[in-house]
Amino acid sequence: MAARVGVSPRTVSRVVNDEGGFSEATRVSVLEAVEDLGYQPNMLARGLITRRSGTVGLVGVDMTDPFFPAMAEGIQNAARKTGRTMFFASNDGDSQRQAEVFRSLWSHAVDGVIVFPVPGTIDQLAGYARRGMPLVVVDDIVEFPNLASVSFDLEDGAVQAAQHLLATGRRRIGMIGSEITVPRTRRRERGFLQAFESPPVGAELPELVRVQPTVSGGAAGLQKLLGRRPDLDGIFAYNDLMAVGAMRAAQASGYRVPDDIAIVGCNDIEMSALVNPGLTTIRLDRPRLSAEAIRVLHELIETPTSNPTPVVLPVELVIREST
Amino acid sequence: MAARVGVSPRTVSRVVNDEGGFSEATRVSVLEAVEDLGYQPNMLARGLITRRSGTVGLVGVDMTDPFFPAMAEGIQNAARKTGRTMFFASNDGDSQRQAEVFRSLWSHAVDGVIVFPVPGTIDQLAGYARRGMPLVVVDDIVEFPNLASVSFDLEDGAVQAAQHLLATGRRRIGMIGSEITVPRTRRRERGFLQAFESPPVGAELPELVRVQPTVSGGAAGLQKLLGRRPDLDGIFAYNDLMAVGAMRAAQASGYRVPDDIAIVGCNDIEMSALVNPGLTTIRLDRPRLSAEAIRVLHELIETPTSNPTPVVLPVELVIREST
DNA sequence: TTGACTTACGTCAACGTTGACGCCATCGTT
DNA sequence: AACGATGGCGTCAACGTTGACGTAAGTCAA
Repeated sequence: MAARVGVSPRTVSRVVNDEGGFSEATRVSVLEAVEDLGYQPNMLARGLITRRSGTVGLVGVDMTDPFFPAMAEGIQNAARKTGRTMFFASNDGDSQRQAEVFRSLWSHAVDGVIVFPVPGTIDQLAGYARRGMPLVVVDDIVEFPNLASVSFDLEDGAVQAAQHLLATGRRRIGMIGSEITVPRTRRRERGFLQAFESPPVGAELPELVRVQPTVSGGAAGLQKLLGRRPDLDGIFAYNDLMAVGAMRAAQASGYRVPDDIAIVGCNDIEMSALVNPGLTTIRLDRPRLSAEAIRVLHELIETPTSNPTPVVLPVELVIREST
Repeated sequence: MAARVGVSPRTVSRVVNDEGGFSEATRVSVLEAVEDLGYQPNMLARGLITRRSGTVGLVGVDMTDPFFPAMAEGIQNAARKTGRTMFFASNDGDSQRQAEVFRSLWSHAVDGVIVFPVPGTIDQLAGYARRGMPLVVVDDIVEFPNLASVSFDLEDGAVQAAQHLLATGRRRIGMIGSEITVPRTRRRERGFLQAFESPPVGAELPELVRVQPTVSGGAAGLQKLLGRRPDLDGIFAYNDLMAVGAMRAAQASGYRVPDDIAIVGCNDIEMSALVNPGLTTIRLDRPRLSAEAIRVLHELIETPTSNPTPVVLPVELVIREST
């Protein structure tokens, strides 16, 4: 490549990175050769010396949950603007898997990682942050050097959900939680219960079950709740997949939605507008989350010493036909 | 790292890669140090010399189409077994975007790429294959050196869909195709029309429209078809998102599904079992596709000169309530 | 005319790893 | 005792790029 133009590799590098220190004539002939040969700088070699590999990682829980691809799309586009490419991996809610994934990302010298952490693995993550990997933790609020956090105000979302159910006359309400959480991350449960601290007349304290955060888990959760109290008239589910599962299970048991039982989900995935009846749910502004996560990560990459304050994004209740 | 144990970097490398040529005592003390320091070999340096970066690319059309994350999951798991990490990118059906993505992947010296190509970009891809990038093209049948192809037999799937509609008494059938295709890739349309070469009594030649392959595109497609022939009694859609859109549009126009009009989709995404009524569709064995794609890619990486024969996987019609 | 400054390069080393090769000690064989 | 084979390392160079520094030619002011 350098030989072809008759200059040194150093000069090619200068032109390609537009560092200055070359004549117009050189610039033109180098860029011509770049075009001709389809030359692309080798990021491995560049990364080896600059300690910037031009990659970012996105670690979700489960790729098949529509939530993550939507984020990946946003993050990919933002990363592209800073010239980076995205590793996309899932931890399957398993700390071993997450450890494997991080070992691999570390090996590949990623410039930074956005992660939906397996509950209870903050120490594992903080270790990488301490070793110099800029890290953005989503959906959790933590404070560490070199580690930022971005999350939705789901506690408030759960309050809104509960208040909506109560305001529309529901009085015997159940919540289907996720069993893969640890106490610190149960903000949805906390907010939900908080709304019952000064309940309207006739409202009873909510029932709570915890199941797998999947469609079938949601169905199982509803069965459990109905087993305890067949006269339930409102449900708040940890996420929309579970809410849809619960809706199907309720209909299969002969309950009408929303007439007999109202259902509120969380996340507002695409499916939620398409099921019948449309699911009332808590909308998370995912493009905004992607944007914030990437923005914060980018800041962290540029100035690794800064100790950023957690970002908490507001949420909005979307009312459809299921309530 | 090497200094810490008192051996040369070369010996550390030998132990880490289990090349042999070291004593048991050395092995133990090196591995201890590896554990202590959390040492991970730098893939950038390794890749620079071995010309294997330990990465594979997956290039889908649109990450928010549930089809791709499902594939990504399978490919990630298979890649993990060969010690590789996955770049996940989308081309958004745009050849410029795809070119950008491939430049980036090439820069990062990926060991191979599995791609759902933008229609009409086979030359672009073949260029990379020729330059030494092992490539597996999904959903298209092409033959090039260093380039394998894996696809579903959607032509046969479309035949099955048409025959099913005809067998259940439908006679005035429309197809909602995708407008982002080129003639060579219109296998679904070809199969569908082929089924009408010797039609049963009373069956008419199908109507065809082409729209965006999205939910709203499907809805628009149905409106167009009904505009031409309000008495349609059967629909075959290019994919399930479009089929769901068509179903919603039909219901909104007062048609009952399946009583007035039957709908068949293609892909069997998760949503299809959850909509009401459940969508009859063509099931693609995606885990199998992932497995074949990765298997073929792996072969290609190991023996880049082989000129593989295209793999075509069978499909199956799943009958639900929409027909 | 001189010296300081600028422009446009080139040279060298280094990033962390591995391929090729070399060297020394030990061992077995003749 | 001499010799080749083997085991267990180290040494050196290279991968492609960039940081630090050097240098020759040109420019400008005193």
